[in-house]
Amino acid sequence: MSPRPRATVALVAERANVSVASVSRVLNGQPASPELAARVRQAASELGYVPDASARSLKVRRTEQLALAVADVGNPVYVSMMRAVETVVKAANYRLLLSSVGSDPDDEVALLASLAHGYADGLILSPLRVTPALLDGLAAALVPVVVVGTLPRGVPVDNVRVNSGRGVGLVVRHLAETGRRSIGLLNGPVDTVPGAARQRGFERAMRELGLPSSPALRVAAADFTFAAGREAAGRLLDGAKLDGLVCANDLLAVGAVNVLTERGLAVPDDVAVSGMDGTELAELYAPPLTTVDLGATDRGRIAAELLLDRLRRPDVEPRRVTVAPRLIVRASTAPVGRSGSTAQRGRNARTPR
Amino acid sequence: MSPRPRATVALVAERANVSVASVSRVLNGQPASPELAARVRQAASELGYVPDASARSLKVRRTEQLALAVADVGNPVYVSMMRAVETVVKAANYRLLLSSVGSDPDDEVALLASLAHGYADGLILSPLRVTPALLDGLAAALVPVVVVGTLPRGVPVDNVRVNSGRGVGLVVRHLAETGRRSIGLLNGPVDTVPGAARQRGFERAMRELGLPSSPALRVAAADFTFAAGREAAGRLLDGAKLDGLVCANDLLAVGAVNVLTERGLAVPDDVAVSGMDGTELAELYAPPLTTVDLGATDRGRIAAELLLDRLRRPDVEPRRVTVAPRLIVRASTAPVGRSGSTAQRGRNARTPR
DNA sequence: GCTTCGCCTGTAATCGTTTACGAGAACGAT
DNA sequence: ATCGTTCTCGTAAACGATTACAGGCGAAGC
Repeated sequence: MSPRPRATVALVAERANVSVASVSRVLNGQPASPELAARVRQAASELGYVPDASARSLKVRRTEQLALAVADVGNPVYVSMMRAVETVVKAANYRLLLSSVGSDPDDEVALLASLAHGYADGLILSPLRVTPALLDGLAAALVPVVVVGTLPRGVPVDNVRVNSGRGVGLVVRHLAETGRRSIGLLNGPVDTVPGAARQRGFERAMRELGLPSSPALRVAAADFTFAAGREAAGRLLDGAKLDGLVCANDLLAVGAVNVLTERGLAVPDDVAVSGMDGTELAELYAPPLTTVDLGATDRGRIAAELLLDRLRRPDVEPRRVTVAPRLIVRASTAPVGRSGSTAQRGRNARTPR
Repeated sequence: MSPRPRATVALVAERANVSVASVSRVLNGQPASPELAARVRQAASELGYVPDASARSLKVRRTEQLALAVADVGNPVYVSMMRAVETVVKAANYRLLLSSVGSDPDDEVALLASLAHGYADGLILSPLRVTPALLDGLAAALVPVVVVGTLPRGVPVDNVRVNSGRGVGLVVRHLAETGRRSIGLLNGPVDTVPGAARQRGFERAMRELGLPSSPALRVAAADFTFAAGREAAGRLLDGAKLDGLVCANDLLAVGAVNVLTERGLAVPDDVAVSGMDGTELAELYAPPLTTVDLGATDRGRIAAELLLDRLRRPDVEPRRVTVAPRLIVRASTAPVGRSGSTAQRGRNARTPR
């Protein structure tokens, strides 16, 4: 009850009649005689001793903290990633620092530089745009960094990625196979890494399937949000007629469905719409959205594991892990004619692998 | 380019031909002669000196870190709160530690205890359940804690809350005024603070409006998630017939709409459904959901501000801030008969105040 | 019985800052 | 010229832990 002074090793040592060294050793599991160890533990618990994190960090040059920087905390796909990272990090007895960087790459560079303060032992970074400045920052970082997202080949940084272009390909093929001929792309900003990849994936798939692809069928939203999706979908529909629409993420897809409905077009009967990311939003939407699971949870988990492993073994070669995209078919792309327009059909249908 | 040793005050001091004290003073804005200050800054920037966070924390007994514990990172309402907290915290030059505690109150108690390590200067906590152990933990906490959510009166802890019972009242009244007679409640677990409050708010509103309220019209989901919402909505519909459904949060509401649609009941024509929390999900959904904005963003912001203020002025009286719930009317509760069933109606309609 | 080895344990240095204290310089007032 | 004030700056002591090093002691080996 008394507002006793915060216990320190010195106090514990005094009470247990041992040296501070012994206290530290016992509490860190170094060998000691059972009798002394017992005295130390007794004294420590009586005083409610808890080692001070700052002092410990200063001495051992390790904070037991990892930082995670995400571009948009609001996007559900980052939420999944975050949760996965948090789970792994916590299990390893590290703390997690969350830093939301804006869409400005300078934020990320600043963050990398700030790591020089030594407040974290490592960083997980998921940059939307990869600029030269960012690459410089990565090269100069004073702690290990794991990048979630695709990096240029040869950058010596641990990295976990997903081939989202291939993911787009899966969707395009699916739409073509279910009878859609005039397929559009509602992309995010094409100067982002995922935007560019999805664009390429789309064009390649259309080419391979021999489908006509005019620029009028491709539009880029200002960012990967619902509002931007609505705006861009509006533009797209003003300029083109289509029966299939591939969206670069689930939020954009929801925006598109929204606009389509407003304009009296039914999903999927008039237009099939697919999302991407495999967020819960796609699952609970009405109609449930076909999407591509890009393994956000896996990527988060793997990123955290890579980072923790690098802390243990700083000298292993940089690793690049790629997770596979997986098509999840739901009602929003049900073939015309077949009874696919009610919400409950196809809720949990998934393609193998 | 050279892997020079990490710069320290001592190195800077040496290079600038001054004492370490002067280096520290200059870099912390204490008065110094312009000439000496210039030399120090020059040397510091040449060496790329960045002060070490651990050492500084140890000395000043402050980490410039704040912790945020949320029960469910997946719930969009926590995402809004988190983002608001992050913004305020970052603006104050603090770092944010994210800790996801499970639904187990023991997790929160353990977290409170772990603060004794001194790794954070304060904590924002949003507990679902308030147990005696938690109250003890709060009382014994070694750093300031701000609780988001309602606490028993008299607990001397800064606290920001919302009267969600009143929020439920707003919805019930709205449903009654738009002609619904048989109104049900799809609640979350009633042993949680928000669950209990919403239950009371519902019963009180029904009573005041003179509406019949049978236990068959009230059901509690296992937690505040989509899946639990589906399950509980199914149970509710098996046992009762209703034309209005108040849900305790937006995820539950989405689950309910889902089940209703599966059973061939139209929203809002057969059953009006409302959510609660005012998340983006309610706005995005088809049909857009009437909901009650519980000010998650405001609560997050205010909690962070309270915490920062308490760090500056530790001795002010504990404060309790209450934010007002605000009804947001959308298509999911459009009156029968009037053309309210298409997605676009009522998208942004809001009641004043 | 004496050396040698190993085990425990304590003394003290160290991590990189901040800051109390004091010494000296500069300056104005008398 | 002397004294007191103010200002600047350096010396050294913290903060609270970990750990290199060494001392002491018992057991084992000869």
